[in-house]
Parts: sequence; C-alpha cells; structure tokens
Amino acid sequence: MSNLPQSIVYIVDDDVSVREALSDLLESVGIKSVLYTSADDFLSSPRLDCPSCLILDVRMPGQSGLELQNTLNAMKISIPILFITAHGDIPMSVRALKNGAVDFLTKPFSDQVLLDSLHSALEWHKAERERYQERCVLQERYESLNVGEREVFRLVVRGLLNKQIAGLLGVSEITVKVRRGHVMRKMACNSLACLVRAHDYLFA
Amino acid sequence: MSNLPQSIVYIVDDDVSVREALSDLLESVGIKSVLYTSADDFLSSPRLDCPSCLILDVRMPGQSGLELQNTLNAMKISIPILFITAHGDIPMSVRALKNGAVDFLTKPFSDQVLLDSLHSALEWHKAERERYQERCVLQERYESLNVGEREVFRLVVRGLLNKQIAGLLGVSEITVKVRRGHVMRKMACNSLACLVRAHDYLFA
DNA sequence: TATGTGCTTATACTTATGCATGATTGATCG
DNA sequence: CGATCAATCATGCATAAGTATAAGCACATA
Repeated sequence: MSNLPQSIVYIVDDDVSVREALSDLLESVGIKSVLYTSADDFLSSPRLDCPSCLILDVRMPGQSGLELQNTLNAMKISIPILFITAHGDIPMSVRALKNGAVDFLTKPFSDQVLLDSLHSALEWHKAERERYQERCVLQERYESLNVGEREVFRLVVRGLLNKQIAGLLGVSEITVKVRRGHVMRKMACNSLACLVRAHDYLFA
Repeated sequence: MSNLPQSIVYIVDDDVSVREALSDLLESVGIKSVLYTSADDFLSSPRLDCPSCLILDVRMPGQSGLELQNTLNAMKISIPILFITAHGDIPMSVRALKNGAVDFLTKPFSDQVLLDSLHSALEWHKAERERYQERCVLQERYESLNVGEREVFRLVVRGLLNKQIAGLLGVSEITVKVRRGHVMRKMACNSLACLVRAHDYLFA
C-alpha cells in the first residue's frame, strides 16, 4: 500500500540552485517537495493525490509560468499556484493573480513570507479537495436517477406539491410519490432540507 | 425627486491633469464621474446610491490608495477599486489585488483596457448591490422573528420533524406548528425549499 | 413463447403538516 | 384593579406526504 504524504509542493524552476534552495527550506519545516526543471516536465509527470501547491518561476525556457497556469486552468486543475520571479513586472503579477494565483513573490523574498503563503495555500487546497470530493459523490448519486426522477427532483426542490408536479409532468400523483421516494433514497437524503441543499450544491 | 445616474465612477488622484484626462475619457463613453484630490476628500464626501467604481492612484499625499482600500474594507464598503499608478512595484500590486482590487494598471495604459476593466467592475457592483439588497430584506424578516420562532426555524431547516423539534425544545407539537406557521409567514416563504434557501443565504 | 425487469398506477393505510377555534397563563399598562 | 396582548396548548379537521401491496404494460432476452 502506497501511503500518501500529508501534503506536497511541486517546484518548477529552470535554475537548479533555486530549486534546491526552496527544497531545502521546505524540508527544514517538514514539507515534502518534488522538483521539475520545466513546465512540460511537470505536466508529463503524475501528481500525487494529496493537498498540494505549485511554486512556479514566471520566466522559464519553453512554456512560461503564466502559460502553465493557463494550461492548468483550462484543464480545470485546481492546484494553487505561488509565483516567484526575479525579473517580473506589474502586468505579469496582475495577470497571474487575476488568473487565480495565491501569491506572486519577487526575489529576494523572506522565507517566512513564502512559508506563510504556502501554508494558507495548502490549507485552501485541502478544503477544496474535500469540496470536490463531496461534489463528486453528489454527482454520482444524481447520475443514478432516471429521467423521470430527475424531473421530480427539480420540481420538488422548487417547492411544488406532489399534486402540482403530477399535473406539470402529466403523470399520476402516485407516480410522483414513488419517484420522490426513489430520489430521496438515491440521493441519500432523509429530509427535504437535505435534498434542497444537495440540489443547489449540484446546480449552483 | 433626485434621479440617480445609472452608474458613477469616483476618481481619486492628486494630479489634476490625470483626474481631468480620466474624467474626459469616461465622459466620452457616457460614464459620469466625480473627482477627488485625496483619500480624505473622498471619504468625507457622500457616495451616491448606485452602481459605482473607485479609480484610485496608489501614491498620494496623505492616505495612500492602498490605505484607503484597507479603510474601505474595514468599513465593509464593497465598492470595487481599480488602481492606477506611475511608480508602483510588484508587492504593491499583489497587496492591492489580494485585498480585492479589480485591477492594477500602470501608466501609461490603453484607454480600452481601463474601460473594459471599469465596465466589468460596474457590472459586478450592480450584481453585488442586488445581492446585498436581497440579504437586507431577509435580515429584516429574520429580525422580526421572536426567540422561539428562531429556534423552530433553525431546527426545521435542519430537516427535523415537528415532533422532534417539540421534544428538543420542551414544548408541545402544537406550539411548534404555530411557530412554524409564523416563521413561514414572516419569512415570506411558501415552501420549505424556500425557507431552507433563505436560512442558508442568511447564515452562509 | 416464456421470463424477467422497469415503469406506471390504484388501493389502502399511516404519519406529517397546516389551520381555525378557544381556553389558560403571565406580563404590561392605564 | 381591570383590560389587553402575546404565548402556549388542546381539540378537531383537512390536506399532504410516505409506504406497502398488487396489477398492468412495454420491452428486452433466453
């Protein structure tokens, strides 16, 4: 059995001295890291299934840090990104942050500033992963509903009575009750309140 | 009757030529603006009750733009802020954006970039004001509930049965039904689904 | 053809919810 | 003191919701 680390930080920088300095710093506070020399290097390697953060140099040969950020966003990969740079400018930092980066540090920076930013990023990703997991569970349950059950689901959480739903769907009220029971069981809800929240979370 | 403009932009800059250039630009696309020479000047003037945006110079005599941003955040004033600067640096821009600024432009900048940012900020503030208004209405309704009704409200939206609520609160089921009816009427909800959403919006 | 499966519907019953009426109590106020 | 108001609670009734059983139907499959 492979035991996953509690968290991991991916470091992508073409400068070996920067990579190793960062890696040493993180190791000194008990944070595991994996090093990459380029964006493609990172993209072609597997990511571990645990809370993580990406420390990214803005300027690199090949795909730049900002381009990698766009790539990951397009892939809907939610790993938080912390940029570091020696030769950045304001438009770069603005673009990075508007695209969701958690921070944008200029060298030289204080170790503590980096570690603080990193910790909050890892905490965020931990929570984000839990939200994603919960959402996946709900999604699976929803996909187990057939068409009729989904229609009843939609109308029930809009506050309609069984009688009204039956009228709208052109089926008997008994059928609505049966479908409604199936929805409750399949969505693993024991109350209408729970069902409403499940629905709104799925279709937010 | 004072008719409010559709939207307004507040410009705070100590340089009169910048203020007027911006004002002219905005006027040329039909956006009204009001000019201030300092943060305190802006703070001591009344804001109009309409969708708006604040264009702020970072560096100014007296309170700086970043300080004014913190002041407004502490006052929980949600007006979007767009920074412009001639002599900024990356840490400034990062701080501004992490504190919620919508953009951080360096002079010279393209008119179109500013206008695009401004339009999306105004759109956001329009929606934010509507959310705030809706929340105020719900808040008022909630405050019209007495203590017992709030307890029933809390337990109903947790999915408990009247019988269970009565047991927990040590009152009769009849009383729960009465309170529940009051909650529905005072919160202006015609279904449990509506009530659940009102509750979760209030206590998100 | 025979069989099984999934969906709909009906009947019958239990429980839950909503609401009106009225009695009781306790606090407040002129 | 008497009047009043809000809150609680009971009775009684109407409607809504949840569930079990069984029947009928379409459809796929052996």
